[in-house]
Amino acid sequence: MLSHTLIKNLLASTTFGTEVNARGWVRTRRGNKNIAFIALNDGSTIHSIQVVAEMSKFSEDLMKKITTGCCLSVTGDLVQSHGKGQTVEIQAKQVEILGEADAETFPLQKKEHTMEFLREIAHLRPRTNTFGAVFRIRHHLAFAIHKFFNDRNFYYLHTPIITGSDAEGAGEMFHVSTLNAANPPRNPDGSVNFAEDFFGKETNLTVSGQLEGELGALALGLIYTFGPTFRAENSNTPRHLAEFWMIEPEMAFHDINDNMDLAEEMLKYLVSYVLEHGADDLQFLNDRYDKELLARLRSVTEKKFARITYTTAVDMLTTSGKTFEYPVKWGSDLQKEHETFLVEKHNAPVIITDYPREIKAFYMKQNDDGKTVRGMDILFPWIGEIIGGSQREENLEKLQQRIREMKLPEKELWWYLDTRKFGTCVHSGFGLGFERLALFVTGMSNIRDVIPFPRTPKNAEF
RNA sequence: UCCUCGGUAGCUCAGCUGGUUAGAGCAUCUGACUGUUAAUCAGAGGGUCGCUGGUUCGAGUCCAGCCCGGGGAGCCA
Repeated sequence: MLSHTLIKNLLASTTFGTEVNARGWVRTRRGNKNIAFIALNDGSTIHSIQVVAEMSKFSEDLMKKITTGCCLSVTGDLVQSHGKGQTVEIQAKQVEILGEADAETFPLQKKEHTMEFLREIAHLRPRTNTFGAVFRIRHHLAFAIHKFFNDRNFYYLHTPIITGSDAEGAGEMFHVSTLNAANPPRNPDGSVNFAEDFFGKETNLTVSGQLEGELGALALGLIYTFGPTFRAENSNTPRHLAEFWMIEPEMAFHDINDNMDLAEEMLKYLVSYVLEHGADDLQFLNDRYDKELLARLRSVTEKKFARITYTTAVDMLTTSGKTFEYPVKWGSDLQKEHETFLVEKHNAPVIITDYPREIKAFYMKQNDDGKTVRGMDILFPWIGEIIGGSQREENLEKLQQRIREMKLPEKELWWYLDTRKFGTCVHSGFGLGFERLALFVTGMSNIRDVIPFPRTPKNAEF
């Protein structure tokens, strides 16, 4: 049992006249020499509770220390509010300052701050209404992901964070080593001798749990991963992080269509879940930052996602009459401006399938036309690619052929190829960028504002 | 990484074609006000103008390099 009551429960209570204890941080304080009004927030909800303190009941010294940011324990009677703006408040009988916050140096003020400034004080920004809302929503999303998969008989598989494989081909990797960087052991030819490193070989942080996820799916049937992912790309955009979280389901006996069905159902479920369980926080974000947010979220849960092939997409772009900065050509990857056009044209999320094999990863299932593979990308408004996935090539010879064509280290993938050698089957999966989803759901404009402590080029503070 | 915009008080910004002691709003502090809702009103304090170098009688202002941040692009989730 808690010794105090969460503010979200106090605000929902109607048992007036009872003595309660609340603990939290002071958001604002108003008043005069007779009475003080303190907005107290404990993070349990976006809403603060109003504490009313009559100055005569407390020492001058104590009241002086109640400033924005300080931490209080307040005991008093829960009463109906006399004032407008709130229905309940606490008539304080005892106030204890658990932690002072010097008003001259506490950086959060009772005014709006820019996101850029708050990023510089990421240790304190969770105490703002905005970041409180964002991080509560982030929690709801994470919980809903586990619930969605658990309810559908998926098993949560933990894939490694340190990987000895660099064959995933998803960008630059962070090296993991315990060697002395200033003076590493060397081979006769001058190269670093990783045989002397901690794992006896060169290792990196994972860029994807997919390959290991496939191993799980070909045993447990339905699995998903949900863990941190690392990309050492020098990406400086509002949509990229060096450390982010990714969800990667992998399903045996599922083809590309089953894959799309699951992805669409999942996205709609997750958005609906937050609409229901994060309603207060979403309302705040909607009112404060993005008046279209709630409407946009509801529309995603209702609209059927458009499904078109890459070839159709290229046709639509070339016959659109629009001139693009980057020319549209069958065989080239779609650019941001092309994706934006397709999403706006359909006025709904768009799933694009059957990409040219040359622009996609080695593990994607090859179509009979010899030109395309069964990959799928889901494009969302503004966010762009929120999901990337495919049916996997389950045929050993075709897979080996692609590995050789792309000059990948076949030997290092022996364990992956073994799944095609022993009891292979049709299977599919996709990767969902957790922060990209959080970006869409919260309506924030920069991905650094939907993760508590963002890691980006030149920034690993906190 | 490329393009572009920016860095002046705790925060958000103004500061003209270089020219005396660098301004405002909010915040903070002091005072006023018997219930406030971003409370209100009056007053006060607060600055190495991102860093380094250069041009000049004189640089917040012009030039170069660097650092950091925003937006756009690429890479991708």
